[in-house]
Amino acid sequence: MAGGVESAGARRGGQWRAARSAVNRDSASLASGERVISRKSAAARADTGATPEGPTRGRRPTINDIARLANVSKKTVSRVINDSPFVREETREKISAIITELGFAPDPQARGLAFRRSFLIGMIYDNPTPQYVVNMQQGILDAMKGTSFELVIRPCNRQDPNFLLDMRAFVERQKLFGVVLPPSVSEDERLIDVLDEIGCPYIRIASVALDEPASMVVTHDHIGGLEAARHLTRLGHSRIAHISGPSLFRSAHERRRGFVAGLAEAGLKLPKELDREAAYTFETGAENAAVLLALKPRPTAIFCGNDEMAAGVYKAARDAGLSIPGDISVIGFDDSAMASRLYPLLTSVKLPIHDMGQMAAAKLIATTREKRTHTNEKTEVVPTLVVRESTAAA
Amino acid sequence: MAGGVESAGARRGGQWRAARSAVNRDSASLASGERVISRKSAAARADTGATPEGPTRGRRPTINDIARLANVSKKTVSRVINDSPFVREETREKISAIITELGFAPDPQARGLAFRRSFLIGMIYDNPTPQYVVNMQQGILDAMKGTSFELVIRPCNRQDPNFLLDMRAFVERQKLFGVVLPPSVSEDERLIDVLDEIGCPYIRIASVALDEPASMVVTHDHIGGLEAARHLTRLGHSRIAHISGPSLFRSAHERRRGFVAGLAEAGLKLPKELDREAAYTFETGAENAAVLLALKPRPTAIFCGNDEMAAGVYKAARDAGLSIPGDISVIGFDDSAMASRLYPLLTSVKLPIHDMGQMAAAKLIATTREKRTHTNEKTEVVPTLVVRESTAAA
DNA sequence: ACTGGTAATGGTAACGCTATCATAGGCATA
DNA sequence: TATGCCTATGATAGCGTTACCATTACCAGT
Repeated sequence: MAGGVESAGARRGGQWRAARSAVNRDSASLASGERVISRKSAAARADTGATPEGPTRGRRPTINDIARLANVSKKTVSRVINDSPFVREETREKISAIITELGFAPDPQARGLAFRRSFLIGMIYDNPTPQYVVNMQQGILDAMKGTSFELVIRPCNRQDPNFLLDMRAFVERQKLFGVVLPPSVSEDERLIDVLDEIGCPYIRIASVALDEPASMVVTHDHIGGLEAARHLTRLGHSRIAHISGPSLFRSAHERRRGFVAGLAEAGLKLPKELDREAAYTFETGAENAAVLLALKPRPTAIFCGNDEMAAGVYKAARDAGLSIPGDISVIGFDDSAMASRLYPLLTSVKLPIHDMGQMAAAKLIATTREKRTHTNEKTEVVPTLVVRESTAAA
Repeated sequence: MAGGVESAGARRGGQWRAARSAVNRDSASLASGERVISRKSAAARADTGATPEGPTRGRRPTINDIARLANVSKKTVSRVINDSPFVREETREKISAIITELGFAPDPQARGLAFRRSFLIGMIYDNPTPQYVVNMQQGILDAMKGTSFELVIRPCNRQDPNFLLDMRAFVERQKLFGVVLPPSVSEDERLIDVLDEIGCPYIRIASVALDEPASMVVTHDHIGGLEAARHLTRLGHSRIAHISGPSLFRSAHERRRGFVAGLAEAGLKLPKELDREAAYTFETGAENAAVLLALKPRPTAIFCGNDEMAAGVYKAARDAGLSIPGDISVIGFDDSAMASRLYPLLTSVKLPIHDMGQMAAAKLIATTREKRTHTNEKTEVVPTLVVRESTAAA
């Protein structure tokens, strides 16, 4: 099974203040009590046990200590901790003061056990872009700041035959408070079914409203496509190509849809030979760009479904001896770090990834915490075009 | 305080199988029992309560169920879960079979509560490079695969006045099983002191052995610098510059040290005017490169402490009308994604970030799980040079 | 004053696991 | 046979919190 803990717990002497010095008979009698990982264990141990009866001696204070000092039952302390409205203001203040004084914080595990639900928020994702992932993690963490939640991450592979089983085990065992689902896991209805079945709350981040507003952060990728098209048509381009991501990604579809709409505003169409589907990768971007650049007449601009593919276009352009933006304008999507490291700097569509993560986590938390739940409000986000050097007049 | 939970728990009807249908009098009588986040709540609730006495009906099985079915005490089941050697093989197999059959998995919170330690491994980091962070997260997660541990992440800012307090609260409250510390938090002795004081195990990932082998993964960055120097001197360069990271980063110091040693092998020195300290950023890389490229005689090669600064060199070279590698060879460090997107492709020193994370987590877990603790063995890793297009003969 | 309702609080039993200590059996030694 | 020691197992008491169901205090309405 999972374990290996029983034998270990006893082996190391002074780990985690409450640890016993006793020798667990069950433990494998291996290397004796020496401290393996960190130094100064002796010192750490020193202020630990010794006076097991003294109420507030060494150990972290518990709800019982607070209750005793405040002359109330621990249930009342619990009420204060959990913001129950049924506590007299005076009582609440007295208890709060003691909590602050002792630096008490409830044990998340005991709380979770009694609450039948942990204080862990999961982020399940299969997005391969490090910057995207890190930004969103940071957003989620920012929303959790000051709360007692923690973030547990779970990259995954939707192709894996065990995907659903793994996710179910993860969410169910940890009794996750909720999960944040960025694209493209957010689009996986099988996963949603699993989460619904076990009753775990979730927020889906996606480019279209796949669910009720309460559980969505909608990113309106199509507006990014629209803006890209407008920018290019305003620059006088009329023969404009698109390299999209895989069509089974909603984002790819939405970006393309907005782009087509933007062209239509200028009376333009996206002819078949200028409309190519790739895989959101550098290599496929380069390959498809090579084809486009060999066309006669050549397109004068290319809008790419992401920056990776735009970098591929740069390569193809170099290989074809074409200059950006002189011969060909390029727009990416994501505004990744790369966009401002490539030469020339890449014009790109930017999504506020950090904020998306923050909003998602905030919704998850708000569902439960706020007096007046804002939860049914729509949460939407709009991409913006960041113009740099890779686009110029036709 | 932290909370806001008491009022919420009762509000949503069928969340998390075990949830009661009762109305908690303490709960704020807000929006009644409607399901806010996920759909199908009614269905989920259906198979929940109903038969509260039936032993294995709807609820997840507990250790008691296993014990009853196996006709042993729950302590013995616990022994099996935790790989205690003091269980007869026959008994173990009987219990394991039932565990497998029922798909039982121990509740991490209950386990943690009793064990006085959670099954969460923390990663505390202040590394700003998304790719680094994500790779290391993945490595840690890979090491945890198949265990019952989960990863909790914690980006931080060492300049923040609350840094140490926050970290202490985090580690102490969550009773973390252990933490992984990549550079540069791994170099922070104040943090180490805090961790030692509360007795939380840790693994430090750093370019030099800052601690006993048991708690280190050493990356030997200096060898990367050495290889870079050798590569350039072999190509016939003799006027070679270095742009290093901030000297208070051990990595920056080590990379430079190895580089100097490599030059020395060829009888070369790093003269003061070719030895520049920057901040690991694109901008400072560009600025310092501009200065170097204006020198007469100009250096014919530049080794940068990371890829970001190398990208800055690219910019400076373009601005100065110099070609890479024709006029100037460039080497980076990190082998980031950017290295193979820049033009020309950047020669760079690569560290196996993923493996470093994996090794660190494995050490943390092994300390406790393995029969024979490998923990005192040194864990070391060596960077390799990835030669691409940005370096050529002098 | 009596009733009834709501606000505020408390007692006790969970929650699901491990620690601790006790005990039963087996086997070698005296 | 008695003794001791080791192996395998169990009984019970926590771990620190919240759920559940009282119970008390208070106040308005009759």
